[in-house]
Amino acid sequence: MSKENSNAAEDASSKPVDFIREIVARDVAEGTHGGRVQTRFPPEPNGYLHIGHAKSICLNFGIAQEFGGKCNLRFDDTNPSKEETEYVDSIKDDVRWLGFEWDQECYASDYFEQLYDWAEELIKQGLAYVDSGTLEEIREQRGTVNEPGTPSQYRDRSVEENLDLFRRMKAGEFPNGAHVLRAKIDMAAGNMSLRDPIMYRIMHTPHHRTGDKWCIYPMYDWAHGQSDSIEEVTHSICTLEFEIHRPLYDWYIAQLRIFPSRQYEFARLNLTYTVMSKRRLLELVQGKHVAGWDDPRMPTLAGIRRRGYTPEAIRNFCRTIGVTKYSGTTDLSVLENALRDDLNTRAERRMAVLDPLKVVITNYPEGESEELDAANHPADESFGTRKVPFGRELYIEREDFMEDPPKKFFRLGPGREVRLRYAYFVRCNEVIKDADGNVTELHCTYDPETKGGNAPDGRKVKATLHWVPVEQSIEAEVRLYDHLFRVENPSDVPEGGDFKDNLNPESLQIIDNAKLEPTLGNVNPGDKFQFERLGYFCVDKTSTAEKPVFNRAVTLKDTWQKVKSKG
RNA sequence: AGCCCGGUGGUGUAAUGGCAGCACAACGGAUUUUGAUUCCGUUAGUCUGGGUUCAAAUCCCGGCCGGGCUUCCA
Repeated sequence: MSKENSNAAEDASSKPVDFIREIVARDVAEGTHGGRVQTRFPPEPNGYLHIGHAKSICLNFGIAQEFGGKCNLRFDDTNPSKEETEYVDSIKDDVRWLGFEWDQECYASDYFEQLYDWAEELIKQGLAYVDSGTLEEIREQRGTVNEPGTPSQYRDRSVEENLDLFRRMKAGEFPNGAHVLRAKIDMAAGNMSLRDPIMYRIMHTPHHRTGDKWCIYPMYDWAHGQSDSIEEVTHSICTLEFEIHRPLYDWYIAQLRIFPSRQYEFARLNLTYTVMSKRRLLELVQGKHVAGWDDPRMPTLAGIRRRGYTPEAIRNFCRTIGVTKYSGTTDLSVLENALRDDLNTRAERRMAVLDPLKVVITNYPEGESEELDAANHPADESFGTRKVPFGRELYIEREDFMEDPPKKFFRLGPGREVRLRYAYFVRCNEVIKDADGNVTELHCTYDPETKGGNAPDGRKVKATLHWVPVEQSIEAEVRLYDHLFRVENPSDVPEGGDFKDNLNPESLQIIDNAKLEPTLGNVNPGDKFQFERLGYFCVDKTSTAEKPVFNRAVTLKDTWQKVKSKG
């Protein structure tokens, strides 16, 4: 259960500017396109959206919102061999979940007819030709980054022949690979994308939206800019790797004399301990290294959502990282911190014991119990309180007891007194062990005077422990997640290595018998709580009333872990 | 190597010719019925060499380093 409220950090008053927003602001001020702002988010439906896309979504939709413009959702579906409807559905879900609504839902495939007509126009202008060379020939003739390419032998075909061939390509008269349509630009250009780029290839593959109407499909460069232009996109925002394509983007628009969309590029998001490429994410899914696209360890929006991340946290994260042209790598802790920040103010507190150690309160009357008041949020009374049953037998976290505690350990030990959260002070009198010497049970006494957690005589304790009653607690499965990769840069592998070699074998730890306070018995998938002293947890989609399942979204900051590891 | 783009504390960013600021991380302290939160403080930066200027992170030139491009992918 988390409280709905608007996050102050999202107020426009703290609106940061980046170089793209500066450009947009300037264009609006100068009245370019009548001050109209039109952006678009253009995913290819061949995979799930990830946190990197969130950066682009926040930028494109955010700019439209801030400048009174519109943002389209456009599927760049020009390669039917890799694209599926499953992906368009998940993409729409993810964009909406992030909190954005598009103006128009567009598909590059809706423009195939227009694109085809424009291609004929270019042919008629002598600016495009059909190349009948093989894939290998074309590749060889392209040259390298050092050497200019050489013109294809088909480069000077007549307009009539080109038109005839192109029409027959469209009509399905040729097999895959027999011909391509190329723009006639400059085979010696320093910019490789200008060396007579391919506009169409023959692909006898049904398309998820156009069926088998087409057997020629446009390439990215030919489809993308023209789609922008058709939608009268004013600011076409994409990532840095397309920067070198910009001259081609401009060239097509200039030759066609169509709406002059402009392209701007920013650095894509890189996160430590994370891989972001769709190819690699697909590999993780298909290789069953994770349980699917929405595995909570995945950086996909679906995974992150299932993990327990909120749209607000992700939007705040995107605001924090900014937008630049520098390709850096953001610490994963920045993302995690954004979640803590958000959930700290909104998540109700509960108690759960993950690794139970039984405690018997020897001076508490047998067979009795009572209900104690616990605050749902320590800093916000409006969250109210709940009752937590207390009795003679309890569970505490095994980690909260040490038989021979070091000086910096504040928690329970033989002869020590600590507070049980919202309950009483208890003192440990006896440590029960099994034959192997493992601690199986603690015998403690409680001080009835300290009910609620304060001592009338003013004495202090150094620690407050969370706990649950043995009798009334419920059992649950709790999944603890750690980084999917054990190194900051998973792609950094030695010669012959694979990024999967860097997978963290301990990225998922399943606890199937965690003990939860009884109020946690009635929850719904997606509900989020802070388990006090442990972290933020989210009810998984597989959770049932009989067997609740919680995912740990993120731990709390843990100073003790730091102290402990430093020795 | 050729072309394009970048380089500000450990990391991500702000300063757009005029006091180098913010966030995360780290470290120290205060408060605390979560070793959480909150609050205060500390450490730490303009890649490098030259030039222009009263004044350069910012403008110019060279170097160094990093990213991208050499798919009938997007």
